[in-house]
Amino acid sequence: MSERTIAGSRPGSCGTCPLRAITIYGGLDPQDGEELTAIRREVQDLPAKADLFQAGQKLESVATLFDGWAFRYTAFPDGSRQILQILLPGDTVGLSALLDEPAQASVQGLTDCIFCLLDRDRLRAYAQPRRSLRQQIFRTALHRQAVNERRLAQLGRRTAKQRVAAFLTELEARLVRIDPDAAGNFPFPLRQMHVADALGLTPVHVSRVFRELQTQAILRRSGRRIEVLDRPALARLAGVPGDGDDTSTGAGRQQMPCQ
Amino acid sequence: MSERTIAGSRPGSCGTCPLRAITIYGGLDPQDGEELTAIRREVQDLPAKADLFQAGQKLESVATLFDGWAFRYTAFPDGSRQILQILLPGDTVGLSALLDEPAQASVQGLTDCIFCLLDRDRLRAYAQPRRSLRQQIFRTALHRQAVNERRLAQLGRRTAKQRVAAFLTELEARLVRIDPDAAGNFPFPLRQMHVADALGLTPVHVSRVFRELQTQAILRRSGRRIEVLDRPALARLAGVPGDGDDTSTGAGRQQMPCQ
DNA sequence: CGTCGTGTTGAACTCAGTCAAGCCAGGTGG
DNA sequence: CCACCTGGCTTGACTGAGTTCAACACGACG
Repeated sequence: MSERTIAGSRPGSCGTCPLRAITIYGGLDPQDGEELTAIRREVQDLPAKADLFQAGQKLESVATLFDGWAFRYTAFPDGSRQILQILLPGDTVGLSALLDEPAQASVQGLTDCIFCLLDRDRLRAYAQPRRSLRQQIFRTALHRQAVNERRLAQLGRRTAKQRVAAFLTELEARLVRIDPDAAGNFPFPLRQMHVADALGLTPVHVSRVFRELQTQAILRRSGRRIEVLDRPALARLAGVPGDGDDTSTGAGRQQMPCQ
Repeated sequence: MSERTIAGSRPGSCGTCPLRAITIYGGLDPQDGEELTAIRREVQDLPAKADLFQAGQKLESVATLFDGWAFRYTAFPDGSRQILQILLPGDTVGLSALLDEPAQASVQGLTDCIFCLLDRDRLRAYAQPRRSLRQQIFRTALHRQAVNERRLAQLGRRTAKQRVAAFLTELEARLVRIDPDAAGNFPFPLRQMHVADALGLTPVHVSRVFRELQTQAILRRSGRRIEVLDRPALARLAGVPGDGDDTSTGAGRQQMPCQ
């Protein structure tokens, strides 16, 4: 789709993959990277609104998003759902496969997207003797925990407007890491329904909040993009005085993949 | 204090520690367990309301709660805080030390409690060649992620009453794993303020919710204990038709330490 | 040209927050 | 032994942020 980050291209060799640096495989040498290609089971196209897998499903592979946007979510019996994570190119899902545990949450395409599926067993064997890869995987898990816990605090303690501001701020920061040109003006393929499901709000109220942010000239939406007009105001709302990445964790300055 | 699970006793050798089976060190052989004792830097008493460490602090050790209750939290500039996790005996905190990353959140005693501190560097070296221990640590990280994400959904989508019910249900399930006698009637050293900070509510409203749960004869509080009177009603509120552990993850039936 | 998905707007309503007062138990000190 | 204080719990009255329901607008797409 038009929202593809690297429109048109399809995954080739992992060794020369332009995204590899920001994935969990970023620490490997290029020649090691070549071996990854052999571990790859499949390159899978996933249309928007389709599920890659569902919560509880047994996973055969670990998936890395190559192109497009997706999200992880849990569905409730009553039909509502909670979006847990927006997936951007380079993000990996299904690490629980490495422990032979079923998927904790479902994954769905937000746009049409492309996933690289790496065979669970072969990846496990491959990572076993490679300390840096193992560490990177562990690091990713801990980092996700930190992000989740920050979000927990957001949901528990912040108003709708603050949540939206924080959500956009974090998303922009992540996009910029993939493409520096995204700063200040980035694609936003989410429907308001998705924002609502991510932030524990109703679509109706998300609409009102966006309206308010626009009438206050803090941001502008056009097409499926968002433009930041008043960054200081946005950052203040988001609760981070700086420009809105991790003050709390102060995490490593090294590459830190996967949301 | 009186809430101690194993009142009076102090940590001896890790090899014979009665708690070891439910910690991340549970998979080790007894003789391996002996070596753990050598890795232990310190047995630390922590009084109620005191911090073991604070968010952002560099950690020298990985801590396992031996006795008493504690909690992890993040504090906001405006004075409010979000409780992220209730720590029970056997729970481990500070795994980020293994990656030389600073603490993501602060840890505070709820009752007087005792922590076993294991030296970061020696533990890392010890775990390096032991696949089962490494896996157990990774498993713990993923499990915490699952728990956090379930809680995220709770905060986003459930009413105050449902949140309290889910909170108590989960806590009881964890207590029962330590001590089967806790089923139906378990210690509850938390102030309503703590419940409020954990669930994104105000203490005033927590009080009202507890009152309602009691007038509906769903539970009873006396002293610092909670007694479940109407389990089906509680489980229904908590959103899990069964008796309230993990339906969503369907996680491994193996031991699953750390919350 | 109708329909579907999405966003917008208004009005009524409700859950939970805020503020403030009072209560109770436990501890401390005269 | 009583007076007082403190921390936590309770209750009531009021407020407000966000939901619910419903109608309508608008563009894409058959």
